[in-house]
Amino acid sequence: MRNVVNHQCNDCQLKGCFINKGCSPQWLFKITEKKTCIKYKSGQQIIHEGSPVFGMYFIYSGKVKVFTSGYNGKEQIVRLAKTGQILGHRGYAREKYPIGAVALEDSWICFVDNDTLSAAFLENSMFTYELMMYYSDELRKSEARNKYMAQMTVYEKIMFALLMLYNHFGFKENSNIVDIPYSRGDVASIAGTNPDQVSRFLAELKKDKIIEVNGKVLKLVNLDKIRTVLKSYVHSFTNE
Amino acid sequence: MRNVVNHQCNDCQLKGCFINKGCSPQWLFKITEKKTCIKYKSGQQIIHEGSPVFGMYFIYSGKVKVFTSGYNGKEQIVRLAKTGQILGHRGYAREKYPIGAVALEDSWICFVDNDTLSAAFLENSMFTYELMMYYSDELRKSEARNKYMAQMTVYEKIMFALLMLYNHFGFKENSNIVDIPYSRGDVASIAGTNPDQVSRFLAELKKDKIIEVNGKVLKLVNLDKIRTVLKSYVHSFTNE
DNA sequence: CGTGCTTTTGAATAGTATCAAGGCCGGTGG
DNA sequence: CCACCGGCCTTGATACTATTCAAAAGCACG
Repeated sequence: MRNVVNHQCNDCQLKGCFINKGCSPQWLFKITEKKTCIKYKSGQQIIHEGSPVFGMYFIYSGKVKVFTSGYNGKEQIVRLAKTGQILGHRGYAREKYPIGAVALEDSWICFVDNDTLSAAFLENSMFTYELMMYYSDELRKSEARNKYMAQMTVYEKIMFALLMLYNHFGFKENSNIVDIPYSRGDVASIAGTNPDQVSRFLAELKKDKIIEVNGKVLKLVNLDKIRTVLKSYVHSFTNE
Repeated sequence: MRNVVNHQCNDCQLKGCFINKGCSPQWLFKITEKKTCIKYKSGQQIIHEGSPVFGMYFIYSGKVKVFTSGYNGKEQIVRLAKTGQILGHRGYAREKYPIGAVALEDSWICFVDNDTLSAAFLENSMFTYELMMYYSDELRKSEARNKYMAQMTVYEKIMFALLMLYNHFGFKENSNIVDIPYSRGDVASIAGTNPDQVSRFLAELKKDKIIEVNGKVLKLVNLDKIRTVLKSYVHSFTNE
């Protein structure tokens, strides 16, 4: 079957994967045995918000958006993830997933169940450690974003959303081009506003020579300007 | 010296402390040897934003606010912490602390240095695991708060800030009274607005019979109403 | 009993969301 | 091939919400 193939963790090429980085050879073998790898088509739902937690997902290849729904079901994008990163880690050892996840392009996802995970955690301290450090970093970023949401203007929040798209996906070799099919609505649910406003401020950003928009192609021509604005929100260091 | 006393981790009464929960007896002994416990007076700075990271802090007793400074140094409260919780964990294995921390009342804080910590992580998998789960939970809360910041009105954000004060500190046995010296400015830097607005909306919340304010005493009389509003922002479960 | 701080409140202003109309574009079916 | 449909995008007008500024009142503390 083409859509379900178990990639061997033992000779996995992904350098970023936490399984690979933290587990002993015999555990790589065990996990390979236990896990399932599934191909999701672009637009397909990987995790359903509120569904029971069975385990954790590791992105073997592809791009994914992670979101929660808020007031009146309004979508808020929590995070963008790609090859080598993980999904559903907020749910581990809890009842239900607090987030939903959708593939943004055709993606291969490896799934490992709860029991296998908790056994792996106890016997591979580096695995747990690596994951702990990942959480720590995500927490720092999330809290920084919190501050942005609280203090930035919409114009700035949209700058930030574009940078987030650019950092997580995008950029065809030094071209500053965001290489992902995005919509005004997607940008809006990162920035915490609505598509109308995004459209308005994209026009303004264009006028201010910070971005270029040619049809579907978005190019961040003045990345420095964007980063300078963001820096004015942090004390003495850069993040995100 | 009265302000520096090493509490023995081996017979520590705190049930919430991660050291206690996750470390072996001999490691409890080692950590007791290595750590320093310092008494901070109310208002005293425990961690300076942007200063180099030397280790992690464990709150033996007391209440602490954790914040970052944003645009024009505007303070944003990231988190409130109390007895049994930790500080400076966002900085571990990084260059500089992304946050500052100030004691809100007289507090005893245990400090453990980086080297001791990383050795403890490798040899006490439960310690690492417990801490990982803590990060995971903090991450989930932070991301939920992110959504609140993006979608709530100021009136609602202030409700949320009051609930946060109430949950983390406060409440004299079922009285619904927030038991912490807070200022309009503190509430503002949780909610992401300014003291003026807080004052305005506190008056409104009072008019709407949701809170009572008698001098310095704040009482949340209609806690259900507050929780109902918050619930309309989450999909299928409650958090925070 | 000042002095300096926080709090309250009003008025002006700025910023944002909402609504509605029209344009653009790609896909579908005649 | 062309007409039509439905989606997303753009843009203006309007209403609403939030911030800022300023002035005055309250309060804590020496």
